[in-house]
Amino acid sequence: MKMTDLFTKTTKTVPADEAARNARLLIQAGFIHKEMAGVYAYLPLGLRVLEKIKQIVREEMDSIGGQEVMMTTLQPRDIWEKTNRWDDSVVDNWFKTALKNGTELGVGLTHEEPIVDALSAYVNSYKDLPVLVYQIQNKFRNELRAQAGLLRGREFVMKDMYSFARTQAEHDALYERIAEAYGRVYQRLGIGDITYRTKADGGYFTERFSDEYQTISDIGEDTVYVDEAKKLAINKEVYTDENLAKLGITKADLVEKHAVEVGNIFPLETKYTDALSVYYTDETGAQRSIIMGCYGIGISRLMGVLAEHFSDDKGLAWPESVAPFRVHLVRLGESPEVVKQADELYSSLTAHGISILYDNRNIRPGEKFADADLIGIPHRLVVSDKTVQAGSYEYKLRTSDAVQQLQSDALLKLLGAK
RNA sequence: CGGGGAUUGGCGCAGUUGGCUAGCGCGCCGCGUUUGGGACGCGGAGGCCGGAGGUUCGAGUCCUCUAUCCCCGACCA
Repeated sequence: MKMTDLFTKTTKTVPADEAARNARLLIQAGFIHKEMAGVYAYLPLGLRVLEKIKQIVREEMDSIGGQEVMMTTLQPRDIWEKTNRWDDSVVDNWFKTALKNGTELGVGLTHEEPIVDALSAYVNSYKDLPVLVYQIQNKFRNELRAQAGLLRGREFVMKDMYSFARTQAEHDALYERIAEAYGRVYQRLGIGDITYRTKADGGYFTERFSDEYQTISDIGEDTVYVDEAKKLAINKEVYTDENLAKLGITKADLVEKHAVEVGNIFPLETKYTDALSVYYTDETGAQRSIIMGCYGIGISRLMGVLAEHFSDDKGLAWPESVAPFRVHLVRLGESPEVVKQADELYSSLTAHGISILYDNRNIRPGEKFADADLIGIPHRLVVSDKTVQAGSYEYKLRTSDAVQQLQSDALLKLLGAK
């Protein structure tokens, strides 16, 4: 992508009404556009990051047998009444709307009810289970207060997965497999070291804990107690002597931290399947309840968390796995030789399957370097009169000050070109 | 929803006790000089001051209502 063609621009000043670091940086660098409080549009650079995150999640969910679907945003009232979640006094952050004829509709905030409702059409026998389905979709929640940029919005992107099992043992095995997949997702996103599986409240209908994935960050709304050696944490909401004993955690090993909930996995037992009368018939012909679990990952929230974490005083600094482009090519000067060499490098790397943001603008070097630092693409290349004379390219990592001169073949090798 | 702060060209801001054609910086357009860490000169374009109503000879400045945004809190199956 040539920067002269890019839809967005960077700005030196950021909107005064954004306080959260993630929103300030992402807006300044042209990744997102604020539509209203808690509602952000994704611009070309931001969308690339969002899609990279989605793809990692997708690959990990697929690897454990998840099947991707896409449920609807518009929701019928009746299935939510069956589980007693339609009433605003029960779930107060619904967005609701209506058909012209007055029929009330909900705007999807989660999808337990519709997925179970759909399941009833396809699952009758023990032979049809277990099932693992997921979707990546916009969710709408009428939060009283949106805050912290992408971390708490009213419209946001979420991956939600649902498991359906025949027995508790089968459910537990699935649950652990999914937990492992979650661990791999955070690892690949580069926040594995600061993201803890955290024991939290399982909800009023179960004695079990749920598991949250909490990324340590000062901006986090949650307070967790971390056992760094065991790589485990416990949410403040269930931080009691009784629970610590149950979990085999010693108070002395725990450190209090602020964290952002970047995922959660929940045992739902048979609450929703029973409420919607979806059962299966076992080998003996008996009707049995289906054990359900749900598993969320906040995709857009993760983008905010990554922006918070992978940034410095100059701007963003994306990890390779989610960077909008791999290489930021900076061309200094307009001389025919420089233009020729930069254009050729752009074509050559593109032909090798390496994604590049090419700064071909006719502006001063300082602005180009500042923009490169702000946008935060991992690898930076410079083509200038100097490099033309030297017959090499200048290479630098966003996260390092070391500058190297590289020949074309060494460069291709470094970038892992085929 | 309670408390606090805010709303003036695309962005960041200033506008004295109400007073003439609403300013500044950045950005934008044109010309020229520049070109390895956000250059400079000259010349331009762009706002009726969130919205509605009111007070007044006169309102960006005062009053009422209202919308929106930010922060703290409450809330967040």
